Amino acid sequence: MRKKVTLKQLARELNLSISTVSKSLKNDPEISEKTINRVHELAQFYNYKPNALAVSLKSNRTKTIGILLPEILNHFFAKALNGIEKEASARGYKILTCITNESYDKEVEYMEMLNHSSVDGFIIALSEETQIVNKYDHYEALKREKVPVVMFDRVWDQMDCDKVIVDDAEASRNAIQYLADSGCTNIAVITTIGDLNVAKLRIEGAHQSAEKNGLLLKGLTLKNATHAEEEIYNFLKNTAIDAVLGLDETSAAVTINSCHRLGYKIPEDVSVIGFSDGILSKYSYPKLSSISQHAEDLGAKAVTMLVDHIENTKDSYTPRTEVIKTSLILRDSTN
Amino acid sequence: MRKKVTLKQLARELNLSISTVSKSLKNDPEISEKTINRVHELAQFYNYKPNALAVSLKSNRTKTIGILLPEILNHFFAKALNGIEKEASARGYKILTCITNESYDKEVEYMEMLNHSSVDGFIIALSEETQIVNKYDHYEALKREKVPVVMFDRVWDQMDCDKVIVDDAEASRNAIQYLADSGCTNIAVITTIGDLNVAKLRIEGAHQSAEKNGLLLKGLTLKNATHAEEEIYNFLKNTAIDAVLGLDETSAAVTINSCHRLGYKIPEDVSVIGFSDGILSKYSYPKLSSISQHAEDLGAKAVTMLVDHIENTKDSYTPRTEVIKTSLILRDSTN
DNA sequence: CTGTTAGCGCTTTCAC
DNA sequence: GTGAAAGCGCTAACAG
Repeated sequence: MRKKVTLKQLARELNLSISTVSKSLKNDPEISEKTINRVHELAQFYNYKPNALAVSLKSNRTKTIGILLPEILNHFFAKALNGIEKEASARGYKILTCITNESYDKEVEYMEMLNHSSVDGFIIALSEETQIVNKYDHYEALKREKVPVVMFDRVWDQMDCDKVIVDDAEASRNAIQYLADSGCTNIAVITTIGDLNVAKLRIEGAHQSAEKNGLLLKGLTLKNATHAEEEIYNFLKNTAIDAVLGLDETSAAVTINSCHRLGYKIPEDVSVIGFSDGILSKYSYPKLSSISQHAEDLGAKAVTMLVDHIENTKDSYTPRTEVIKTSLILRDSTN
Repeated sequence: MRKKVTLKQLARELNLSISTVSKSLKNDPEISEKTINRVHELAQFYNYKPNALAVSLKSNRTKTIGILLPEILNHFFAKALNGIEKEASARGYKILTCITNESYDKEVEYMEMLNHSSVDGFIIALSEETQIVNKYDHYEALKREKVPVVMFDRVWDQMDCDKVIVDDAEASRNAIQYLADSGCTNIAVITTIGDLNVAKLRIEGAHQSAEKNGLLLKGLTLKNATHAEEEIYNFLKNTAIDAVLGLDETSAAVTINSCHRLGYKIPEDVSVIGFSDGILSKYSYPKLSSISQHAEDLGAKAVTMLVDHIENTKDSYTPRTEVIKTSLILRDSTN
């Protein structure tokens, strides 16, 4: 089927031993220059490439990292993946990507599969279900095996590993502060991801900031995005508000559309800010002010930390947590 | 670092030979039931899993497929990837994903890398640049090595491999026909992806249908999405039209927003249909009528074909082309 | 029934 | 300078 040149074949053709060929290809000073040249020449001719499998088996390194994502249709994770892929390939690593679909079982299954496929390390964002059932044995197992892990965005606080997170509470505080400064007094917080820790942090931050400004927040928490359209529409219709902070992009996008349907003008009647500067905020009308989580940087950072860990020879490694600063992107509603 | 149980260790502990242990784990009838049980027990105890690398080296199969995508932030490809991942994992395959970022060089580089990493096959959508420079040597190389390949959506017609495509021309014909039937007479076709073959097919279909209805299409082709906002705005402002077919989601989304800015009502003043039923059409206001390419099915289908090919023992294999039928999704602009 | 042997492709130590 | 040999973890043909 697939014929690939091996050291053996080169050796035979050159009347050399396998080991000499191997060394020549690495320009080992032990070998005479003449031989080295002969070997390189033939190798080039046959476009010889060492068999990655064999090298990995020997070296116990695969130059592959396992990625566990809860979702990929979510723009935030797509961007993160983009950042991960770019940085990984720049560092000479391949990525094995698995999507847990927010399922705990899938997360466990994929983790084991990738682990037995000998990835050099993991980059993981927790599935929603894992955060709900609160079971983390599979992570303890990884820890025991000393497999390098970087968790990002949706992390398990008690896990003793590198982490890259976003300053969710701070981002919320800033957003509410901005709304308050603009004169809004009836601010609502809407979310479809209430079960996630990040949402809890965002809510916390929002409340802190509201309190500081003497405001009381309204809130709408949807179990999921399924009936977001009608629920948000009704909420907006029946609640006096002049601003909305959407804790996820769907909430914010649906809020904008509901405002249209209700004839509320944005931002004159209602100001809207949404978490995550995804594609929806870019192409909504009017454009959505949003909180950028710099997902691509976040993904790239995760790779950097992981590769540093993997390639760090000392076996003592102190876990670090990197916080990515969000930024509030205000968009002129007229363009 | 990472300690994993091997056959050797099990063998030693059980006072058996490595091969007996190996056979026992496969329930080889040659081995006595008693031994089989002993082996299984200890294996379970140590949670033994065969080293995938070693198995692959021996079998020349990695149960891994290489995915080459032009982009991942594009919702269509994200959906396709989702479908690919789901089906692959159901079939027991892992995926190595690389993003070419529409670059020819990256495409070549990644393909070589994945090929030397011994993927069992490839699923590929061509990068834009590859279609422009029109160089396909790297595919001929794959063909020569008899590596199974499935191309999807953006395919190279002359490649002798399985393909999964969308009936782009037909989809366009239907869309234009629908607009004509609704009484539109000044239809414009807008695109930011004119260099892609799929766009050419879509344009062709649109013209066919227009001609049939005695209509003359207007057209706006943007080199890229960078200045889409202003270019589309100006086009709509200066051209008398009552309908737009967007050949990509960005065109359609920006068209909708521009209509808002110009005070054109949708669909009363202007009807808009966009290719690809992505997240933008779902959350635009009013919701965008769109042409669904069933990206997830498409991805899943690609995996099915590839795995069938990989696991098909006969070495004669006749390439097939699967056409995914699009559907026109009409969305009520009032909900 | 169980074990020995060879080999997948490569690296690395140790002889010559 | 070059080569023989062992071993990474596994499978499979062949002996006993």
